[in-house]
Amino acid sequence: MEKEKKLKPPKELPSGFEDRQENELLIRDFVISKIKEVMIKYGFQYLETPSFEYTESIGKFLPDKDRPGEGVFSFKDESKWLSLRYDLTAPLARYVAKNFNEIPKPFKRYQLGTVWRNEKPGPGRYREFLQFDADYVGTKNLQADAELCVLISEILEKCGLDENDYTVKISSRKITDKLFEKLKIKSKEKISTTLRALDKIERLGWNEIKKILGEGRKDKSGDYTKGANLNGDQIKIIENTLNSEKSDSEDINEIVKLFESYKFKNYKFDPSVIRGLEYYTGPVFEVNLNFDVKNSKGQTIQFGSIGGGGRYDNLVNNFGNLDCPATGISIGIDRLVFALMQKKDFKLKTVRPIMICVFDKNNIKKYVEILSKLRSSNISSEIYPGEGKLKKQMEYANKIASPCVIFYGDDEIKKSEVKLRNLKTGDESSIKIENLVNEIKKII
RNA sequence: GCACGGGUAGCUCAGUUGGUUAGAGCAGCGGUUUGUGGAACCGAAGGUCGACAGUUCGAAUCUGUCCCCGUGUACCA
Repeated sequence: MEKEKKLKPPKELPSGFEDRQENELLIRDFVISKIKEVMIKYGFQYLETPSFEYTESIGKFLPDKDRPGEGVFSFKDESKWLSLRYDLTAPLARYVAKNFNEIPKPFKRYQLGTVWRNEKPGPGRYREFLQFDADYVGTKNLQADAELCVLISEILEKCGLDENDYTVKISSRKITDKLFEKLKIKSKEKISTTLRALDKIERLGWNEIKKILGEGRKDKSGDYTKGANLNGDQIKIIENTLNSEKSDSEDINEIVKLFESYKFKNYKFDPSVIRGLEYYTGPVFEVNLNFDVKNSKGQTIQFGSIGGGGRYDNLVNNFGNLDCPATGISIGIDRLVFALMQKKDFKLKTVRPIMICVFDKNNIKKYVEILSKLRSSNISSEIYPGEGKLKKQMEYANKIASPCVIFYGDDEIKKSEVKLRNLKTGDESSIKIENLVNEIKKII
């Protein structure tokens, strides 16, 4: 007996993977429907690419080239390595390269798809999650970049966020490029460490960042981060750059002008926005929420951004000699849903079935008559699907949050009426069968 | 990866300086005379106390190793 128990498969899930229940899925569906609405309005094409790609097709262009392949779920098929995609941008670049002659240029596409990352999960971070991507491929026009920010903002507001709930932050890789020129820093290592430090400024504050730019920093959990070893003058220059309210970068200035044309205001220039290290070539964007997000224990957690993107003019070129500038933005749908669930005023109406009680199995024919009436009026309904006494049936109805139950026993059948019990109020009334649909519509 | 905190019933947790048969609440199941849920009462059931090894007459409790979860940190396409 005990040995048998050990043989049972685990009911736990692999780390970083989650079951998702109706409540969350309905909000997700809602979000997706809003995304599609907006994307159609902005004239984007819908695309789907497979979950798996050849590892080289994504791995070769991993931004962190020190650790190729790490962070990706892979397996060997025959002689080739396959990997689950870790984002939707690399597959897009591959798609564009593959279909370069057929697709219009510029090419505007959006995609919704699950992506997988083989890394340590954290609060609001899973190893499998749904991502939304919108990209402009084949244009250097910064109107594309501007429109991406406008569009993401429209999506968020359609999903129920207001302008105080989020901010679109923009910067440009050109700003940091110029900064390193000024600082006379050429070492790749120093550049990465510095960029990573800047990326953390909002979370840790300038005082902590200074330590990382210098020798290093020990955080409160006792972990030590090695610093970039910059000198005081260099740090001072960085501080000045970060404190500049206005950008001296042409691309940002142009985007800001475009924002004015679009009457888009909910953005902020923030030179500490970094995003990926080796991937972006121009403007970068990041969308942050301005309200606290809590975990299941009620603790406020470091939630991070719910979306971001930027210009990546060299990515498609990696697949061949294709001069193909591009820019894109993405939203982590599940994180957005997670955040929406915590907004008090956010409620989605859910539909639960009306239940017809079973008094006598021999009367099923009668029950189905009622059921068909309801279903043909598009009313969610069911005959009690289990077995057992009325009490048990009522408990079930209560548990599934059925709005009301129908009693159609011998007494009612004789009088050709039904008894309707409203489960929220407990009210009970007898009504003629021909009035049933109308009465029910009043309740639901 | 690193640091800290945790792993006891399906869930949330209690378990005193090591001591006999490991507890509670909630959920689940059965019942309170069978055509009425969300309230109440009664009853039974449910655990290799994360795993392995060690110390001990005796370990949920102490020690070591490992696994898993949480939070922070690092990395983040």
